[in-house]
Amino acid sequence: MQKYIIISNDIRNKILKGEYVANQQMPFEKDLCVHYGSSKMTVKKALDILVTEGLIIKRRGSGTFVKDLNPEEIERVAMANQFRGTTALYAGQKVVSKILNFSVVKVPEHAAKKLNIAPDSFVYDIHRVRYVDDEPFVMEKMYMPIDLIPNIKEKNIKGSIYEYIEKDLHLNIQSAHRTVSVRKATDFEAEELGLEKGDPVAVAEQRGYLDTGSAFEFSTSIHRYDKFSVEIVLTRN
Amino acid sequence: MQKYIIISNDIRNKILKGEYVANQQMPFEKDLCVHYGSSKMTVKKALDILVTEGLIIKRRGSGTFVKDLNPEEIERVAMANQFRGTTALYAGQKVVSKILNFSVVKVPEHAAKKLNIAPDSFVYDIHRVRYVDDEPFVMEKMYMPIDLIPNIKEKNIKGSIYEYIEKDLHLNIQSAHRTVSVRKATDFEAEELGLEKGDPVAVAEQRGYLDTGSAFEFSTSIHRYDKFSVEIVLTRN
DNA sequence: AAGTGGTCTAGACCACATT
DNA sequence: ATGTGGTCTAGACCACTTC
Repeated sequence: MQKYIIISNDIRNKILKGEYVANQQMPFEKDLCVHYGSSKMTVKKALDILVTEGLIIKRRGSGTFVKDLNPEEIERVAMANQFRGTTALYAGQKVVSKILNFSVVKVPEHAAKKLNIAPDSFVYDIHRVRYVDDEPFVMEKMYMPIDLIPNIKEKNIKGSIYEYIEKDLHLNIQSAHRTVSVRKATDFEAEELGLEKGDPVAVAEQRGYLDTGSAFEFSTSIHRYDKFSVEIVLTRN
Repeated sequence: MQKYIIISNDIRNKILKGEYVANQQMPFEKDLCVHYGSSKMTVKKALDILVTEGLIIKRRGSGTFVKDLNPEEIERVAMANQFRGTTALYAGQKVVSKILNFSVVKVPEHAAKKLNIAPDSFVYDIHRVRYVDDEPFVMEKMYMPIDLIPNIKEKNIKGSIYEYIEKDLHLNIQSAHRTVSVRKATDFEAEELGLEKGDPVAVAEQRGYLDTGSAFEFSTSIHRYDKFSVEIVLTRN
């Protein structure tokens, strides 16, 4: 494990445990260098991670301070920065899927563009409704190139596809680009998600990338409006 | 201007201009060091900015590659990483505000918590509907501590408050935490935004922070569902 | 074996805030 | 004037990929 990860984890824990509290001034970088036995650049890198996460603030000439957040917000922010699949997000709760379709098809034109693959490629076409603790939660329509993610079985899509990709195929998921918008549910969506006709839904269109740079997933998720929210930290520079 | 900013801007431009295209391998860090006359750490920092923005991918042992995005997506991603107010976002279009309320009040309890100020503090209470090119777009309810952001005049809230804070007060906006959720419009919201009763709206709850670490803004924005989307780049590590 | 990006250091100098 | 964090360097060593 890298030193800067160890340091930033350690400091994040101290904030989460309340050892450093909101608005409190933290030790100077110089002192942290001594304490962790590392150079200035390494400590700086560790602290910058926490700045990006939105937990602390640095002021040149003055020092470093815990951000003005209450304990609850601190916890949420610390969570929001991790990128996980739905199954991991609702760890501890029962996540099951109802499969509406699972087949291999020639890639639809719009998906070929998003996945940047040849128009005569084949992809898995996965359509499922996911339930958390027996409540319908989200309807997912997902395309994955069969060349990149081979051998998907029904049992994988009943559970976590991300887990299959990482644990079984030993591929590394690197990042995702997601666009969230809002519209009215279609009648079919309303029925599957237990909503009234015309109720709001949140639509998340997502492309997932492996660490090889290839797009491995293009998906559109329709979320129940009452069970959806995203947390975003915006930073200047 | 710092060297790593210059370098990352230069490379971003080359990607935007199509000088480096999707999936193309970029020059090695070693060569970029020579080209820009800088050290490895500096070039790495410049490239890491583009990684966070979602434009490029690095693979240890192999090299650095432009991400698998079409030109349109590249442009959107490059834009999405900047944090601006509404007025700046719709630069070039006519942005005006209809003021529903503009007063100074004792801070409501829930806002005092979010802003982390004393419960007997006073805040500006700003309620306005913003129009882009004469179409209603978003309804904003905003609280700002009068001690932090003094002297707001009606002409400021008709235009851009962010601009007033930065240009006139010479304060630095550092970051914002935003939570986006979805619900049905109230009758009043529907009327003001030109929607039907019960139509979907996107609700963005936002806290803005100055570089001093103080929260200067707590706001709730109600967006028309057909004119709202957010772009998010998620990264592992 | 050679070459890539990743981490880390020790020290220099700079920009900024406080005293 | 002092001390903070910010940038930058030159060079070392490591982890990984490719040949």
